[in-house]
Amino acid sequence: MQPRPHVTLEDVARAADVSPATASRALNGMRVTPQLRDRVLAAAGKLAYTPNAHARALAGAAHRTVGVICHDVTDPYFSAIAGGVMRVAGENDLLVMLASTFRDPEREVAYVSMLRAERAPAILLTGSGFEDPRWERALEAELRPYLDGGGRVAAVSRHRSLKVDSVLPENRAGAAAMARALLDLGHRRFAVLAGPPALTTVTDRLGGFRDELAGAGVPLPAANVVAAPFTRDGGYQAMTELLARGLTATCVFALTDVMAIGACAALRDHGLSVPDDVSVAGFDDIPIVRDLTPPLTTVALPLQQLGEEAMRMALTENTGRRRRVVRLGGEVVIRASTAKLGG
Amino acid sequence: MQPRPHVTLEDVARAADVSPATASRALNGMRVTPQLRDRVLAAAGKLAYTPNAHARALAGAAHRTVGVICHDVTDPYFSAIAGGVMRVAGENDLLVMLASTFRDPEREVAYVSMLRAERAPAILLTGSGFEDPRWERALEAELRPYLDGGGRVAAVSRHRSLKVDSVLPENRAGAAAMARALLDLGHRRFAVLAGPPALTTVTDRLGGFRDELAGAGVPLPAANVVAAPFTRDGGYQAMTELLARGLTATCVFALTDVMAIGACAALRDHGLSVPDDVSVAGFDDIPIVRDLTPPLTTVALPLQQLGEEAMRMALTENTGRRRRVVRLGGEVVIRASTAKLGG
DNA sequence: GCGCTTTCAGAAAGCGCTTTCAGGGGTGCT
DNA sequence: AGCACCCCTGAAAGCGCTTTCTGAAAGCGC
Repeated sequence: MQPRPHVTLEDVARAADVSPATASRALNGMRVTPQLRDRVLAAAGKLAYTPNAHARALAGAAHRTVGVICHDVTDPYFSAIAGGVMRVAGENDLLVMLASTFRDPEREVAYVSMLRAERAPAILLTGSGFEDPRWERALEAELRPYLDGGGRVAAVSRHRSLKVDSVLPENRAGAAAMARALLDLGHRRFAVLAGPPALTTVTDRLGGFRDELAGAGVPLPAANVVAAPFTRDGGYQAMTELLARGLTATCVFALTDVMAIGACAALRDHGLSVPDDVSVAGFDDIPIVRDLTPPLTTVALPLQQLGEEAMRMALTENTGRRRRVVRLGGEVVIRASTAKLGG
Repeated sequence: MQPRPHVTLEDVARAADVSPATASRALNGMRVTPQLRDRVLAAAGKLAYTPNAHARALAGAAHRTVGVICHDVTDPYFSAIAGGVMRVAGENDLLVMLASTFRDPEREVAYVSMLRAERAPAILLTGSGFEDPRWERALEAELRPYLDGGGRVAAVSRHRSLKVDSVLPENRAGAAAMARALLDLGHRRFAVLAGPPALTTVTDRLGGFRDELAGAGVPLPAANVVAAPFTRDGGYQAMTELLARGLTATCVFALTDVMAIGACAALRDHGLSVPDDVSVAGFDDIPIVRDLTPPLTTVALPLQQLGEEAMRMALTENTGRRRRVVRLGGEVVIRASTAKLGG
């Protein structure tokens, strides 16, 4: 891409009648006679010079752009986390580039590889890993040398199999707490809108919910658990399927808020009222759910904080021999989408 | 960042007992004796070699990562557009990195500068420009040499002052159409939740709305137009302010859906019903508004398509002498947040 | 079998920058 | 005035890769 050749440091140096070394020093704020510095700066300005980041990086200068990889920028869950990352990155004078894999593991590896190739100072992985262990291994293979090379990696809510510093939402405890809260409201017949199987996010949340129910002697029939993608439409479909089977539950627990939104839409389309006919609860507490009608009962995760912590982790060196893990969130927030039963 | 030195092409070459040139060719799929190629590939695999992207770029290889810059990844408006960009980028085997300026013009320039420094093949700018012409000029100064160097730039819904290929939403026409639709519903007393003044998005939408009203002989008192940030909380505040002044309007037009969501929340918090007490309309048709209760009346923009078109533009060379402009969207979608008046 | 073209590996020249290393000219001291 | 020292500039090396260019070996026709 150089139809017109790029302006180089040498051009600037020549224009300012100094050596490239001096030009470099002037541009980088090192000690240089003010007069020369001014000449260099003026020349650089006039020529609209931008240093070639590649040359600079190759010559050993540090990069100040960290990469964040998520599954779907379009999902408020991820964008909220990304927002947190960017906040603390900004405080530390770092730029952030966000990549979205759209749940394509190949693309995820490609992004990590790219970030690694660019010697980004840090890579943040958000969202659960992929089912196929092959990909997790490919990722691991890409990450390992990156870490060895001094790269920083932190994960948010990522499959445990990845042995990196992580900030993990309290999935299991949160789901258990939700089960308890729902039980307290008087519900006894539940359905669950689950996500792709084999994601730890799913197994943890579902497991926590089911175990707590079991502890209270309340069964969760397999027929009442339906899997679907972690999207609004996934929730809609799953709910529709449940409805088609003849819904027996009084309360539906969606493993993510986004799915819960889809579920509410499906319920509405079937002429059912939330929470009068069916109670709906979600998980994540993405910002929008407060503004729904009815506002959604959910397990709150401090999403922005998740991102902030991850960025902070990546910023501070892990001096210990073990990976660091921070656990956050998990409080149940009862809103109007869940009704008291048999009150 | 190289505590342990990186594996270089030379290491691979040595391990495979060939010259670096041959190793490079083998890795890049050029004609090499199969036997040698296998040896190189094996060595590269064993050493977990990743080519240094900087060295590669410096040596002339093309980059395959385009950058898109938006104001706020957290805003569904932008993430939907970004989604579209990524879709067509993916089809063309490009990776995309998304940057969020959080409406800080300095950061925007920094990102452009970075992308330019990295010789990204394309830069996409989304969202209106900044009020201060100083920044627009700084941006222009950064963009000009980038374009001269063969870089591709396309903008989405960007301030016209930037002379680059653009895809523009039909802001004025859409707002006018909305005015007509609202008039048709019988409303005569309006309030507008506007955004930061001097954004063309604001002047166009507000202008289109006001002009259409004026054409019908309906006034829009200055007191009924309140400016606030283009955010949910901005909408909430603006609506609250309107309420505090004693709302006389029967219909509130928010210049973006996100603001409309905030406005609905404020109305609800004040014990008012949408649309029974006040009708609310938005602009953009972000995906979530369909799932609100009531679903929001709005001016539909094919957000994803905006991103797709922009990416396509950036991908095809502009052979003409003038910048290309594509205009999209602007259809009014009446949903349940607006009521018929005096029916 | 000789001289021709063709194929493919290796040597080497950069890409644009940072950074050591030397050297030159002041300055302050004796 | 002479010496030591410091500061600043320029020359040059080199970051890791791609890509000519060169040369050797192999394949072909006569």
